[in-house]
Amino acid sequence: MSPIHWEDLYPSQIGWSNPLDWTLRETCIHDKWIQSKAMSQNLEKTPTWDSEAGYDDNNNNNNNRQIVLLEHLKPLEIPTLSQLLRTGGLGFPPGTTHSDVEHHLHHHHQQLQGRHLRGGGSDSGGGGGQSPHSKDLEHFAAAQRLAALISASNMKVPPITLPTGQLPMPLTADLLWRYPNPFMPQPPPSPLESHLKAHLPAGLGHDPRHWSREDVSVFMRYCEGEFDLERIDMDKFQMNGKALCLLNKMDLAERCSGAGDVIHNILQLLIRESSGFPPNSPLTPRPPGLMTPTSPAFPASPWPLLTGAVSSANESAGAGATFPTLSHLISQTNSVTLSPAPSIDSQNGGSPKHNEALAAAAAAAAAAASTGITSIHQLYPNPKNNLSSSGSQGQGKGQSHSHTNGNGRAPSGSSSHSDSEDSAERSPSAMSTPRTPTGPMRSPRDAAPTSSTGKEETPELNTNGRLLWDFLQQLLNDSQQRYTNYIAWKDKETGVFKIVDPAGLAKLWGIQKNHLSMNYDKMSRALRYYYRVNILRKVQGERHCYQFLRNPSELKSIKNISLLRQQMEAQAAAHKLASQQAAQQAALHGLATVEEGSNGGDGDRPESPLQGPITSSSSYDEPTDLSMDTEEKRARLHDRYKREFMSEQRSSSGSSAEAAISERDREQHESRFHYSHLIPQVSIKTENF
DNA sequence: AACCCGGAAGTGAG
DNA sequence: TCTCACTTCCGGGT
Repeated sequence: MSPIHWEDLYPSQIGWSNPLDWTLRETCIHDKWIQSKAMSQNLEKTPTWDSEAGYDDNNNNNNNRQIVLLEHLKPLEIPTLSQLLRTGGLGFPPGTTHSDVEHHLHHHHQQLQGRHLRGGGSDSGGGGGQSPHSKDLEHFAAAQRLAALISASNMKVPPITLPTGQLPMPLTADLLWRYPNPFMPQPPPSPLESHLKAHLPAGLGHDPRHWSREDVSVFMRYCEGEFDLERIDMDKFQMNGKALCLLNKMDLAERCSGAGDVIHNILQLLIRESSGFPPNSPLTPRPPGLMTPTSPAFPASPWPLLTGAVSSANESAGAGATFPTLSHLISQTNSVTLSPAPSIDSQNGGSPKHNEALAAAAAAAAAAASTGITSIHQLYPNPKNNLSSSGSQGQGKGQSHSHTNGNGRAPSGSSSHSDSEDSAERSPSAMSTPRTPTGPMRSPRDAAPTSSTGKEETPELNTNGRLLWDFLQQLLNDSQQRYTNYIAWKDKETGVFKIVDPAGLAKLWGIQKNHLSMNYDKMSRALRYYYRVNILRKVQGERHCYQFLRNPSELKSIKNISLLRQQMEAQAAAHKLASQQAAQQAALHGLATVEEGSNGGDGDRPESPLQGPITSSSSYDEPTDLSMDTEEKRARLHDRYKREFMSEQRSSSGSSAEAAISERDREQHESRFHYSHLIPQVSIKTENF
């Protein structure tokens, strides 16, 4: 086989870094490259790459395989290896086969095994330093990316799961990962490492991730002197060691331009030394979007709910809580303190330096990945940060905010807030004690710290994007509106949204649920199941338009849809009863020609003249208030339906609906959407009760 | 043909 | 074993 031109594999600017560590610039470059190379949107089965074991033809069960669904890869645009080979998109000569690629990937991987990666294993700098093995490293990185590409392009990726039971992961929304598979081989300790270890200021632990804020200051001062660095502005390093360690090179360079590289490398060494695995190994993964939010160009981030969280959280803590991937981080035990403590102003989103905010958020979120954070406040050091929503609008193709720990429900623990309405309602105090422990949380105990919101009596479901309605909400409420190509509000006030790209959205949903054969037909079936529980209704006459009938926080307070369904059925039954009684009454008041009492007993007559207007406008399709117990609710509903029906009888057909509506309005639960007074045209079953 | 609907059975996680 | 929230398939309607 002809030699493979590895240097052609990838834009050289990207360097050899772990794809998960790409800077935004690198990500953008990658995007462009992918777009230029992608030839088809049709995916086909190709071998999948295991950096340890080589290709694994469509075997989905190899947990050791590295699977990285690169954030920036548009799911439908990932070329298969075959396509790339066929088109020369990878720089392979014609005739290159899968096994050739495998061979070379292996070859380079083997070559790199055991080599000391000088200059910092996670260095994401763009092609700067040329280590002796930089070419190999480039090749290796390219191979890794290719492998990721291959994996991402065709695998039925399992739901996102956490590698450990303890570490909250910041990237759950954005990437599909598998573990373990550190990208880089483990280098032996270098003399520099030993030196560092020996010469750190007294009192500084060897693991920088355990440093306190003061330790960080000490360390920075130490570095200033020891390495003759230019003056470091300590205000920019008001953080603890966890946060510090999770700043990447660019983050550091932004904070202390000249010294960033040095600090970064030192930290990498220290971390590696003390943890036994590279700090940026997938064991402490971070999504690309988070890695270097300081890049000039905000990336087109296709799976950016986490990055969305980062940015939106800057706008408001509530918005931050919008994203489970982030919000679940803030509920963990340990704290990362980035200071000065932010005063996140709600919903305004106005703060000037979004770079820093993002960096801090990234660091904090990443820190949370390894340790956990107690408050979202602590995530954002500087309230003056501004997030203009990046140029990634509409480009974002992605999804997946969450570990889809199966399709099940989290037993407890509140969920993230996927809704901006929710966010808007959220008080600052609520922000500081986010009731959104999610992610790896498994037990009620884990979900505990939600006290001061006063909502603990109705613990919210940890839906976290695993449920379809939540998934849709999260896409819809993405603060940067990166999913508007898929789904968009038509009228947010009324909850009406349009699925812009049914197939694409279905695909996203399929990825989220690990049903890659998902299509709009199937997804819409799932949506239709929401009709009967009044979560959704179809907007009549408009294609792909639906309306949410319940606000997300309400939904999350619902124990399960089944309960909802039961209550809906109770409502329907009550309604039916009311209808029947009203019909009887009408008959009595009327010409009294009807003698068919037998009919009243179980008359289910959809064709009844009374039935039509009622079904379309009466309140039995109103969202159920689940705070009441079923019996009470049934009784109430019964009464109400009677009242409504009577008012209907008294009024003309036009105003009767309004009367019913206003009646209903008065009883609307406060947490509902503003639009809940609208008349949902729910296709709920009224018969056969 | 694409969308929409809802029944029925199946699935996989909890 | 059961429930739940879908997923899958389908026939029928618009």
